[in-house]
Amino acid sequence: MDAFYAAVEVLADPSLAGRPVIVGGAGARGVVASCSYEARAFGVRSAMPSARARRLCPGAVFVAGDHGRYAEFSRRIHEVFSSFTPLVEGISLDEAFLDVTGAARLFGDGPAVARAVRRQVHDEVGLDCSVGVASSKFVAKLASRAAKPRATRNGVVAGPGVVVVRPGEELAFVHPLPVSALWGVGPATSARLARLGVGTVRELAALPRDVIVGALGPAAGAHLHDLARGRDQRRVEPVRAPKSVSHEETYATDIRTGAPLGREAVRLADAVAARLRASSLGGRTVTVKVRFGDFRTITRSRALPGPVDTGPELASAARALLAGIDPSPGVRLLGLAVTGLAPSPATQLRLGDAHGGWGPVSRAVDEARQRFGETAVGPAVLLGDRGLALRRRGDQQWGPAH
DNA sequence: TCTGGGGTCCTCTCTCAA
DNA sequence: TCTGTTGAGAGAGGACCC
Repeated sequence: MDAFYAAVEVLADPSLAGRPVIVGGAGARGVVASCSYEARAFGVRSAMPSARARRLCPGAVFVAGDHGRYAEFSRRIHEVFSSFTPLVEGISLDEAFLDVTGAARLFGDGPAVARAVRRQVHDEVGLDCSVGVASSKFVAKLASRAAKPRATRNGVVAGPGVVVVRPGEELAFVHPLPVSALWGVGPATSARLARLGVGTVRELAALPRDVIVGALGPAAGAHLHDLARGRDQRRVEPVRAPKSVSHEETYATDIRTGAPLGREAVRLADAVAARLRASSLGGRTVTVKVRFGDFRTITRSRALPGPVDTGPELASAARALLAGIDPSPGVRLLGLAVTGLAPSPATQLRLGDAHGGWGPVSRAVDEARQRFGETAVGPAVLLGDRGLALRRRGDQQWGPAH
């Protein structure tokens, strides 16, 4: 999708059309999640600190964003995709790979499907998308990028909408591109490759495999060596099981003592656990992440005897891990992640449940929240100045409000 | 200029057991 | 019994993606 979040906001408020729109956190520690092409013409980019974006584009309209609304649009877009092929691999809310090999008889060849998808997304959802057509995922991805509109200093230039790279043309298409265009090549890898004198995909393709592997490690090295030579055997995978569930939050002011940090751990644990139960999952490894005021970031993790999906159990593990961390330098971010996911312990017989345990309590909490709202019930330790106004997914997404 | 949130995957190091 | 090797698993950190 083209500037997805910003485009959804324009759809919700047509008075924003044609204006520089920035979706993200407006606070001092906020960042840009997405922005319209009009904002990009000023140099604004996603992941940029909001303060800098505001300096670059003082006339921009800042919108806080609404994750629920984006998820709903995403569902409708994916419905369109699925009407062409069951082989849809969602990469994010606004991007997906479609394997349309089997759809040729019904809808025509790849380029025909691409045009039809664009038309249908526009007609049924009201949003613009760009499509890349190629014989492999990574070339299709690069082609879709080439199909997008471009923001220049003189304004927005419409993109072709559909870019087709026919079989046999892959190398001619990818070789002139900078290595940073390849998936998995960010600033660190770019810098390492630059030290080898590599700036373009063509130069990368000219390097022997063992040189790339020596510089980047066996996994990334072999993968990039293949991509640079146009080889990408990865299939479109419609179903991918989640590997982790996490929440993290940056605070408007740093936390320097244990007690408030402990309460924040309870808040995060409650939110993560609720999402685990909603997915009928439990997790065995609990990881806390702490980012200090100077941006130094540490993680501490612990494997539990079995998968858990309740707030109190996660909070207890998190607080135990936090006990070993000194918050006095100032904590700007606290995160809680659960990995080692397995089917929910709620679906398994648990010894503790026979005598009560947290499972039945948590399920009762879920039911109460479903009936009376997210803030109807929560951990008592969170009762205080902020009451039970639990900040959950979608409430704070791009930095604190202040 | 001062850096979000939710993810995945990889690498390195350490420990433990065979 | 001592030493070295190997492999698995856990834990920590980093790079990258949208």
